[in-house]
Amino acid sequence: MQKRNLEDNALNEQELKDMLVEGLNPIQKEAVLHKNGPLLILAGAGSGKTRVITHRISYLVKCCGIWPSEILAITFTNKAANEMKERVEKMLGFSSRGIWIGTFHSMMLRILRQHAERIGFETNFTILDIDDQQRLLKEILAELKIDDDLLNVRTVQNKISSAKNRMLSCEDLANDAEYDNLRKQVAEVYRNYQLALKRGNSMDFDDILVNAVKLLQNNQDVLDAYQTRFKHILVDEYQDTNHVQYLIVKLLSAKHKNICVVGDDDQSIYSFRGANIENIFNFEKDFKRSKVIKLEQNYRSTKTILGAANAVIKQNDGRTDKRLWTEEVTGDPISFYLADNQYEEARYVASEIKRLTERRTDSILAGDIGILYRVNALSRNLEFALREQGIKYNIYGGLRFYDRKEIRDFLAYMRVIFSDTDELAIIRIINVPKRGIGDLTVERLRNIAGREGIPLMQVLVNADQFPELSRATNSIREFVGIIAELRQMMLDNNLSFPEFAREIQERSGLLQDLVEQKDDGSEQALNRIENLKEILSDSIEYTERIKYEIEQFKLLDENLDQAEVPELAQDAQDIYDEDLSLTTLTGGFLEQTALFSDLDQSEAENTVRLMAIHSAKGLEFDAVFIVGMEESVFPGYRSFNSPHEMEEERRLAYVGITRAKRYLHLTATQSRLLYGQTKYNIVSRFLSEIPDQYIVEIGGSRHSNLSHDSGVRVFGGKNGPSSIPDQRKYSSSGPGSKSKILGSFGLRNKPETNLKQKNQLDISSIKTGQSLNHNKFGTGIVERIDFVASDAILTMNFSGQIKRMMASSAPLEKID
DNA sequence: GAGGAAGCCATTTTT
DNA sequence: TGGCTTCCTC
Repeated sequence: MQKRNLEDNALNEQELKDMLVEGLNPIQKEAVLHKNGPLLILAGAGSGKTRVITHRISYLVKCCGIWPSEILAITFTNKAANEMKERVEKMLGFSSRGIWIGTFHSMMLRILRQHAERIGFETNFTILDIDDQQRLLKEILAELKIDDDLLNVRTVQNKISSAKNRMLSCEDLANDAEYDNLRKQVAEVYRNYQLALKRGNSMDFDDILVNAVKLLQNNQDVLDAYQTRFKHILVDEYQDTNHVQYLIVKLLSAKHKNICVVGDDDQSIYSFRGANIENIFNFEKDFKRSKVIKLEQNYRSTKTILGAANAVIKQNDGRTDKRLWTEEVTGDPISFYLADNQYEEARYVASEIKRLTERRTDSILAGDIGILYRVNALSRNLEFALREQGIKYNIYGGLRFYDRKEIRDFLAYMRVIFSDTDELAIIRIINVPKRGIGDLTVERLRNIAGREGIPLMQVLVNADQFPELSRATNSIREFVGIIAELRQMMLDNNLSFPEFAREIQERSGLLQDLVEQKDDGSEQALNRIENLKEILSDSIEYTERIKYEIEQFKLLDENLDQAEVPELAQDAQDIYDEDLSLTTLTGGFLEQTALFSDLDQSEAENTVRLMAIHSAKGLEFDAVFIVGMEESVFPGYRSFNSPHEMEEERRLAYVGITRAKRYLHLTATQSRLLYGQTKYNIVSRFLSEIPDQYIVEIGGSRHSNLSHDSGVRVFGGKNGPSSIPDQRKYSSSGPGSKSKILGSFGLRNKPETNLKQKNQLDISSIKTGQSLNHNKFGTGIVERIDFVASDAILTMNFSGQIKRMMASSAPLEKID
């Protein structure tokens, strides 16, 4: 296959070229055909960037004499990587096999495995999942006797992660923290945490990148090899890369300087986890003699939707200069519905969906509809209403498959069987299902291991030698027996991998335990059993995929002149040589599940999709509903005191709006019950940023008492192709005009809307300098009051410790 | 060691 | 509100 491509190449380059850019606009073509040197593609929403990337890769291979193995393409998610792989494969056929397409993490992991010893790890180092990470941190916090109120697990975890994202070591943090006690403690935890990881020959997710940078920086020969190999590097979603990722790109591209990044600063929505929007702004400075191409034609949305999106994002400062436009029709106006409460909002959405999917002409498939929200907590009412209407839906986000307890437990068993030095996994499952090995015993086990300087498993195996374990020896023996038996099974290599997985579920007792719970009437248990079955099908899929890949490599290998492409041959060899034993498969599967946490669900089904706006990035829907368009929900209250965060919220709004192709529905409520409290928020500022011409309010006079009965007001129904009947035609002065509702809601932005709390803290009476009592932090002084929406953010000083809290919800009381 | 009651605290998420 | 942790009791 490789040879044939070369012949193609020689035969008719021009023809090939034409074929590769067919159907692309001139600017897209330019991006595809760019030859050498750094290239920044500023790709607006819906501008066809994925197409450009895949075509570009094909062009490099087919017309520029670049070997697939000389290309590194990095995407944001595994899903995106798979899609890209598929598309490139379609265009290139076999020859795409050698391309490195994947996320930063998977690509760097691949590199790290090859050279682990260079940075002091064994090749089979393990990767900690978030659970392990938290457990470990918790232990360390307890060991260091750090007060939980001062520094909780989540906070340190974030701080350590963000330090790693910026390539800061614990020493860096410590040096930085001379006068800051809290930071000193974080540095201390960080230090112990790294030591523990090292001891366990393991890394966390961030370490994969950090260690890759260290490897490349400190080993010239390794760096040389990869720099030479990767003649072209492409990075998608560049606006969401962090500093470490930037360093990786910088290092790897330094030799050939063929670095092509694609991104859109307006869609940068991950700064909360370290993404650095400056990376995209600085590209031209960072990569000398770079070329910038702007994809500004949008192929997705109507003029109306795009106009609204542009108007909203325009409110942000410091954007790269670009103007998204479209040749699409004007389309229907965006609708806005203000509901009384969240139930009514949900019912409105459900009935609108029914209408869209059931109308006689131009109906829309449920699968082409998305319901988006700022926070996952908003999905509950929607679910209820959809079920009520018999609309099929799928919820994305929230608890992911691989984060579920039963899946983690199962994988922990697998980990222990695979490597009995995986102590975190041992501790996770030693008493799951319950077999009488409680916290005290676990504590003793660890003490013994520490005292004797032997691995935990060793202690378990020799439990009867330690009198303090006597009460638990039988249970321990049982546990050790299960592991040993399964381990032997793996080494015997008589089962297929899925069969083996099944044995683990059964012999561990996990399945049995759940079956018993189910028999007691637990619905959750039933669900968990389903999930365990689901992971068995994953194991089948995994096995088949590996077999297929090996086939492919064999084929490729036969056609390959080793001297010509040594790296590709090496890749082929690596997999070719694998014995495909149960042990190998187990290791591979574990690695994949550690990294590929979203093997996405059945997407083919025709269902409405519900998700947080973050998860919708990269997707598109014919009709989009964005619910919860209220101040303090969206934008979230946390962004009120930070212009930066507010801009990110706005970008999020922009992402949400631009997901819609034809119909966009925005909804808000007058009163919302969220987190057990009813709030009266005003309508989101993002709504008022959309010019009147693009939007129309449904319902109109909201305040008549009659509006309680039906709840939902839907006009039109099935009589006509347009979803917007005449009554709703927008005019700036009509009863349903947006200026009216926004005006009337401006009035609501008054203290009267405050919901009084139990302790009757009257926001309007608080003054700076006043002392208030907090039920946790004690007496504090109000240093500052920032009024936001119908609430206020108080900056409180509790004897030197500064805290910010919402006046309405913080447990504060006046002092008499 | 296990199970129940009470208390606590709430973005966004991929790897 | 509700999911999760911690504390308390048997």
